[in-house]
Amino acid sequence: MLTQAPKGTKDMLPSEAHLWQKIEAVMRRRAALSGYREVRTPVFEHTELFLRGVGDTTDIVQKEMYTFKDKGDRSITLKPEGTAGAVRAFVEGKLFADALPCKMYYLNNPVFRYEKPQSGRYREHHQFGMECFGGKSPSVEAELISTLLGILGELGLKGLSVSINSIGCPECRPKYHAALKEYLGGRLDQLCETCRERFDRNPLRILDCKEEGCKQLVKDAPTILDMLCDECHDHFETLKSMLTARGIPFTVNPHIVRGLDYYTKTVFEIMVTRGREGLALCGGGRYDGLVEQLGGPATPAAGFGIGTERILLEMSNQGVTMEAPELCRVYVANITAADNEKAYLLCQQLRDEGIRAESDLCARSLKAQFKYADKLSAKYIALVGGEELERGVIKLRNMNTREETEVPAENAAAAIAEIVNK
RNA sequence: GUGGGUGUAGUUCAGUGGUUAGAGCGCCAGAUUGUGGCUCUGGAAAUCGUGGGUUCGACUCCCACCACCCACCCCA
Repeated sequence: MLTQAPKGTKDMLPSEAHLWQKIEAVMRRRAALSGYREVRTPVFEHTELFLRGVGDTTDIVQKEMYTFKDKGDRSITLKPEGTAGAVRAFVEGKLFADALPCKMYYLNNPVFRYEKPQSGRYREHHQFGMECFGGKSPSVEAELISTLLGILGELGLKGLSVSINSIGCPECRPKYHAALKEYLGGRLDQLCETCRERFDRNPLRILDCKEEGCKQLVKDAPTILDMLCDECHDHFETLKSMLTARGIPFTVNPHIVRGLDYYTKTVFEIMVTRGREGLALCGGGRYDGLVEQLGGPATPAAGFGIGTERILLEMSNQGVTMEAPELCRVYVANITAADNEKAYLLCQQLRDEGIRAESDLCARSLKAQFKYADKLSAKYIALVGGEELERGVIKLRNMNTREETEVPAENAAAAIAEIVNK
């Protein structure tokens, strides 16, 4: 118990730190190149934010949130997604009063959902996301998608597919709801149990159902793309031609609806081929009503979230490898135990020269120090002590070539630095 | 939430109703006196997931719980 991380959580151990750091570096760089700046919001928010933002008919809100009362009797929820917090910060920080659009990204924010864990699914996972406030043109979505593809491409991922859809706006969606319900209304008995519940609360989600019967039924259902209002229709058409113009292949999938209620117009997913359904790496879309709904001025906006664990999983599945950084350039060995402190001093001087250096912390024999240095893949060993030190020199051994040279003990760090930095 | 699989040293896995539970890899230490990667030798390390039960006896059979993995659901 004590030595076990809670169900659905995972440690990032030092051996994999460089993978996360690399991914983060790429995300940071490409987001910055696209004009996005970082935002950090709290790990928890008032529960109300998600009830109103994410939507109280969604699975996330209904059964997956980590909600608790704090000592002041406030209802608090660990954030189950990234957008609501970013919107809240946008409104609270009155960023709408500055020049728009306002572009921000969040980097590996932990998000929490109480789900049964499995491959690529955790109770705590980390998301990178980008949010753009104040841009109403579909060029916002196009920019988000192309930036994201740039990141994933730079990380070496292949075989990604972009699916897009439009789910309309408060103008046209109710009409579609009505049409869909009319179509399904006579065939309720052919729907699965969950979909019969969805029929009243959130009929759009029936489109997304994986049950064979529902899939069959939905195949011939009216599609929202045929019923979009002029504005939504134009928006979607423009987005498609923008993506095409930018050389981004995509498929239109009228069945993607997303599990969050705040989306309007564009929704999109980036999938990776996995099994028969594929695995969603990323989900996003436009949410023109959310800022206002959360107490800000009416502000068009769009964004996405992508799970870092899934990126890592997919990188591993695709055999993308990343070189681990050097652990130790120079191991400073002490010849006898009495030389240990001198070895440490040289080690510290090398570190001050910007060289990754280690010295013995385990009171090991010289031979054991060599073995350990070998395990660290140290490029060089500097030998401190013995007759060399009496002669005023320090021996430096190249671990690959086995060549040994000597440098004066005086200012040894600088001399060694010169050699090992070549 | 539903269904399936698995749970033995750090790790990958053997084992089987019967006395002191094994191996490979890893780790530590030696192989003549200050030098690594190969080899050899030795060593440390397992309440056999936890708790019950059946039995003269259980790691081995039964039950429950827990955890991990997988599928569904949902999603990142």
